[in-house]
Amino acid sequence: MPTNKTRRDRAHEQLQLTVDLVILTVYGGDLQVLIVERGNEPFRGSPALPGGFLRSGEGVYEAAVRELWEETRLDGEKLPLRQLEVFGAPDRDPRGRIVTVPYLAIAPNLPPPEAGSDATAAALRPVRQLLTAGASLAFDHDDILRLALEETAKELEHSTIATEFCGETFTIGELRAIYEMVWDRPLDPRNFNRKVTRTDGFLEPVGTRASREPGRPAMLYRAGPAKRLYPPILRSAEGED
Amino acid sequence: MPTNKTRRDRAHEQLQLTVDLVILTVYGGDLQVLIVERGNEPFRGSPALPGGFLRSGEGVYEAAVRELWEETRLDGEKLPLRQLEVFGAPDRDPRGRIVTVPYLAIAPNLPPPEAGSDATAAALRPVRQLLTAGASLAFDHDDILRLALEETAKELEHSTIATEFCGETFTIGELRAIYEMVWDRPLDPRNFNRKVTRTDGFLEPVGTRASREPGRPAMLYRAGPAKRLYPPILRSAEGED
DNA sequence: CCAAAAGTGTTCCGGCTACACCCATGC
DNA sequence: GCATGGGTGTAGCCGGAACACTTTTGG
Repeated sequence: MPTNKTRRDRAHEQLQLTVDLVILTVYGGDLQVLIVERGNEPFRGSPALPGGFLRSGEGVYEAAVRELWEETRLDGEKLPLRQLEVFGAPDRDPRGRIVTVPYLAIAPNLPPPEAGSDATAAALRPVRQLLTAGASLAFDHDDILRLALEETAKELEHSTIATEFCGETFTIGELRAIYEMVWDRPLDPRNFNRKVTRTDGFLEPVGTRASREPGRPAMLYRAGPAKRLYPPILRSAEGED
Repeated sequence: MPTNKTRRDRAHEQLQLTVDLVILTVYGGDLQVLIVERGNEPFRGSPALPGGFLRSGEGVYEAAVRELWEETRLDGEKLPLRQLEVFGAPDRDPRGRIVTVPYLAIAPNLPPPEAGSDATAAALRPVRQLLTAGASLAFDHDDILRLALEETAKELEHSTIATEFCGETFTIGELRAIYEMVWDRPLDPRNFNRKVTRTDGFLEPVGTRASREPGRPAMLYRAGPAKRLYPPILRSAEGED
């Protein structure tokens, strides 16, 4: 670029940065995402991802942690809060030049928020239904949600984030349900069982057993120390790439 | 935190956005990255990644394309220009609040730039050497470079970007050299050969043969239509994760 | 002829798939 | 007993690792 200025006499328009959060959880046997109703223009009244502007002196990551805390009272430092691709098309926000940094958060057993707690009403919405029902969220939040879901699906193959959907302890059946929901395909329970138990550091047996419905009670596990899965657990072919 | 405002009466400091480019290429049998010498404070005279501020009304991606063009005369629309994680720590730039969006570009046979073309001197520098020689680049560009390299290594497993390092046609040996440089480990030529030729859409034979050094001349290939590799070509275990 | 790189064949092994089969519970 | 989910065993297939071996060039 021009050599002499690099300074700011070139019009650097007033630009603002937001973070948006895709908070995924499992509730009622469905994969859900936290959606708020916008209280202000633009898109007032439309559903949208929770998020907000960066504050003065605040890091991007810190802003995401703060927003997560405000929305869910969850501590972002302890969750896998993963940054996604920035969305920065010049016309994505009618208010002006606003670039957003989306973050993906995975919450174990997030309780559905009480309505009216904030100026904006928050609720859990089933992800699949939201995405198949055509465009529905404000701004480019549909794209962000789609990206987040694909990112989650990829992560399930190589990392242990699936356990973050679960509580302190869980059964392999519950873990498998996570995979099936995110990948949107059924898995063989027998093979899945061996796959996850054979992977070192993925699961630690707790010994206890859970008895609920009919059927043999399952063994309980806790998340192990491993963060990466080797070998990976791959979705076989047929890409929703 | 406070519930009621969400408006902008809260101080949204003047914030600026830059894009930085990690332009990788192979030259002289080494993996190289394009490095410029900073012409202005801060870090005047230090090596850094090329990059610059967003212009008015310019999308983030468009800014990356523009910077790539300015630095290399390469058309970013035709290269895999991949966005990396945003770096937005509040103190990363002494000039003020500047958040950067790094992009990864892969260039085939990029010629080393002539010195003094711009106010900033640009040159190719060997990546490995740069990274092992401790911190060396301005700002947090060391971290960005490291991230870009790991991203490239991951991409080699699942996508066909390796062919972007090569010219129009290339031999399997040349392609293997790319993998070996980025993964920093030797591969078995025989197995590699079969792996890449068995993957549909990865390579298209050109029929011609290249004769150079001693040894049987290799067949020439062109990049095929496939963008994703299935099955993937995995680095076996031992992570530089 | 020799060195060197390209490419093929073959063997071994481990993971994935599919499915038969047994286990323990609620009803 | 029967339905239901949990868990083990096993056979076949396929891909990767390792390596013997042939091919085709430059010297």
